[in-house]
Amino acid sequence: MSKANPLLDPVLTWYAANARDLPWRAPAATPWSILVSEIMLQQTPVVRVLPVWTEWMERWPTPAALAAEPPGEAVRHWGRLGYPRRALNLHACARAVVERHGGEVPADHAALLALPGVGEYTAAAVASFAFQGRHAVLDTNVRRVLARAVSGEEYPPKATTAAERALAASLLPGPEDAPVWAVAVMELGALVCTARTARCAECPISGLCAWRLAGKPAYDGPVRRGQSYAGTDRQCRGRLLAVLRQAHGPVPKAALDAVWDDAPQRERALDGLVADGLAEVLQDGTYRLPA
DNA sequence: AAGGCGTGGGT
DNA sequence: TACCCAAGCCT
Repeated sequence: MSKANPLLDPVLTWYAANARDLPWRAPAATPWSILVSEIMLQQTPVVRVLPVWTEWMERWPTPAALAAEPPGEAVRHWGRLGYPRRALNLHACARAVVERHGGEVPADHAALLALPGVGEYTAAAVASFAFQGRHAVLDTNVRRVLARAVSGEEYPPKATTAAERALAASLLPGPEDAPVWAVAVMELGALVCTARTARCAECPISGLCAWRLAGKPAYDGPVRRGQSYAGTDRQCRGRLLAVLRQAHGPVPKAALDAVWDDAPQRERALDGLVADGLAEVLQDGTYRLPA
């Protein structure tokens, strides 16, 4: 039997007083609305997700509603959230939920994991937040909080390790508290124990934090690679897809040529979009979002 | 298993 | 100003 988690009470108390009032945490939130929020939030800040999520929930309140649309509509209403394959994943999720689960988002972790674009984190998050399941929810916030508070390191490793999973599992409270513990640690990481400058003065567990007690030693691992963006295929893909999103109908290739000068790179990026199912070429050589 | 995949606000 | 990085996933 493992020891009780000393972080549990202070973190839950802090959360009760400081949690943000986010719509996907409201009592009216459905498993579908929570799944949509989780996919939108992958690598994307809350403030940017909020308006898009609201529009999606009005337009597609159920998986069946989205499943009835062509995938291109999901991509169009994705707007500028970034990583638009997530829109395709959500559309495929909707169709899979209709076909395999009678239109209801499954509660089972393994069934969630089998959905497109749903990985270890998202499956645990949906099982926990939508169905009150007991799962270790290891996102970037939780990993950073545990790295600091327990391991005494400023940052967690680049990729999630078995040791991190074991640590998170060992801290998991009983079924009654597991879901609120998960969301509360995440919130602490998002609002207080932030990546750049931790707000230790506001932290409910600063007195227990191994990193702070060690004098907050600077990160001493391998240099984290800054992802360059200007001039990359990613930027080019973004430009091309923006043209397709804004047009309501097929676009002549000249309109795509106009937004990126480097022709070989442009062709490569366009082929990539088509290969990924984010764009379609018609017989007359025009392009559009997938029907 | 390292790298590709968008975007924009904060510092 | 240039980074940094934000509720990851997939190959």
